[in-house]
Amino acid sequence: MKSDTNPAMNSDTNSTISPDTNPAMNSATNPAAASPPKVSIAAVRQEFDGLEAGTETGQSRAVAGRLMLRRVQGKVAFGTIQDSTGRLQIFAPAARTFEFAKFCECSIGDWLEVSGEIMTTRRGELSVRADHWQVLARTENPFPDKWHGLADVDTRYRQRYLDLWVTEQARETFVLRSRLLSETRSWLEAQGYVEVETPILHPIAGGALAKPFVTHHEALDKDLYLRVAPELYLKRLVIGGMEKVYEIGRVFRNEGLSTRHNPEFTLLELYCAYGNYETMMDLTKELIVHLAQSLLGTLRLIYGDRELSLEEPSGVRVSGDAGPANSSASERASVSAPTSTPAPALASAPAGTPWRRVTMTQLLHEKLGVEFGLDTPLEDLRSLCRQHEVLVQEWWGAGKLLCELYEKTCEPKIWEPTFVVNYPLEVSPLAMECPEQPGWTERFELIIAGREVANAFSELTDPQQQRERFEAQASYRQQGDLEAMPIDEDYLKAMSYGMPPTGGLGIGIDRLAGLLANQHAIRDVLLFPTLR
RNA sequence: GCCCCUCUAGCUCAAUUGGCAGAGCAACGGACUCUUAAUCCGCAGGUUCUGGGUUCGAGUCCCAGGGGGGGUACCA
Repeated sequence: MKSDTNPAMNSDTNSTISPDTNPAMNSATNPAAASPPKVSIAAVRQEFDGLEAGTETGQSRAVAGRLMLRRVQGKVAFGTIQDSTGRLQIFAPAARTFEFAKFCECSIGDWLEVSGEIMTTRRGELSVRADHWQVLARTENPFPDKWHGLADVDTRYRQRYLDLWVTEQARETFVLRSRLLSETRSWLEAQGYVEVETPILHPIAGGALAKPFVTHHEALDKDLYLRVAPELYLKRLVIGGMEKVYEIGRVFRNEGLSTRHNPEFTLLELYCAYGNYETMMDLTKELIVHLAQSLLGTLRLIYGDRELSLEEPSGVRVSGDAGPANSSASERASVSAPTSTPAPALASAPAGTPWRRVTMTQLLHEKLGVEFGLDTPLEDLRSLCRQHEVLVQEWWGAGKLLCELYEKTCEPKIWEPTFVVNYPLEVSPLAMECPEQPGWTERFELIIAGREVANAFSELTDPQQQRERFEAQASYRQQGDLEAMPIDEDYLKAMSYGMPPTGGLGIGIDRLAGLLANQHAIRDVLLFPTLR
């Protein structure tokens, strides 16, 4: 299904192969070459679409790519040449083909340039007649089995350059990923967001609860950490007056590998001054809807063997065309006044944000049938955690226990897009506390198909409160929590110059790409995943 | 980290209860002027992941190690 909706393989109809960049093509091995136009295979298919069997067009073209199949049959040979835009048959009759015997000796996997008349065979297959041809590069190793392809998944990842030729799904996925990044950037920039690059080497690994990689700078004789999140630098930029700022970049977390985790992965983080977690919910939904529409042309996805609708459950239609879907979002995102009266979290969703919103405690109540709060006795929470196979640490408070319980029992069961709102302050050291609910924060995670796709909050802007949060983290750290955040004095100093109300958002690009490309394993959306 | 599965020709896979190591594709030689994974004939291809053990005899059973996969824990 995805191959029908993914235009990636047909999009490059105009590209040409520049003779200037391929001097080998003009070598003396092909003296009679009349230099027909060099075009992509998709361009040939488009220009000569619908010819009847046995047609000779009188038009010559040159194509280049790898030889993927070969059928030699006495005085005539057939081949299949593939470039990044598709496949085309090569028709090579001995009487017309330059050095016919040598052509027949080409190996599957050799890079060829073939030029000649575009025609159809008696069976009607569109072909380029190999009047002239030359080898651009030979393969010394046999190419993967033409029928089975690469069955060994390890080889697919270790030799991705083969996988890309042989596994069509892989090519489509990575083109989709590229377009996802490009669409995300243009959509954000249309709304006034500025892309920046912040340091990857951090003196302090902050901005997320995660174990960092450590490295060492020789000249400074100082340990540095690969960033676990760009958050604290981006917020420094908000303090610096970059009101709408974002970064798409690699972050690094020194944790286990799994189908959902790679030690390095791509995170989109954005910050919007004068915004809050409500505006981030709107923006998140608008962005994801726009990406699905523009990349797939639909909001009804297939994920695994299940349907996954990004449409609002009430049946209210979102504009079905793939045109700019950002007009309402840009209005909302350009809030110019501080949001003095944020709506209560569970008020009926404003128009345009129909995805379900539900608090973490409400989900826990639905799932376990018990009312929970931060005043629930710790022993009760601990025993519930143990019942659900959560490994409890002694320093965990009620907030952490509730969050763990939610992640274990509720999160994997959520299928339709759902904003889970109001996270415990204990696990949200950078988020603003709910004004009327002490111990809870204005934070949400967007869950789709049981996976966390986005995480966002109204940023904590008060430097004194931030210091207290850091100190609490430091105490967890002393008790053995390696993921707790260290105190970042430099960030506190920046905050002390005044930080405006700010909404912040993080989106896991790999997971989003997997969602749209119907790929469950993170290594299938990473060109070169970390392997053992 | 823990649990389970897997490893045989370049590739994809067979091999009955422990009894001569096999096929297709690729390669190589040959036939063939319209094929679509072309077809046909021929030829060649092996430290059965490694090291021990049981046995008259081990690809097969046992032990240890290694590569890979899946699940699980931390985590996004």
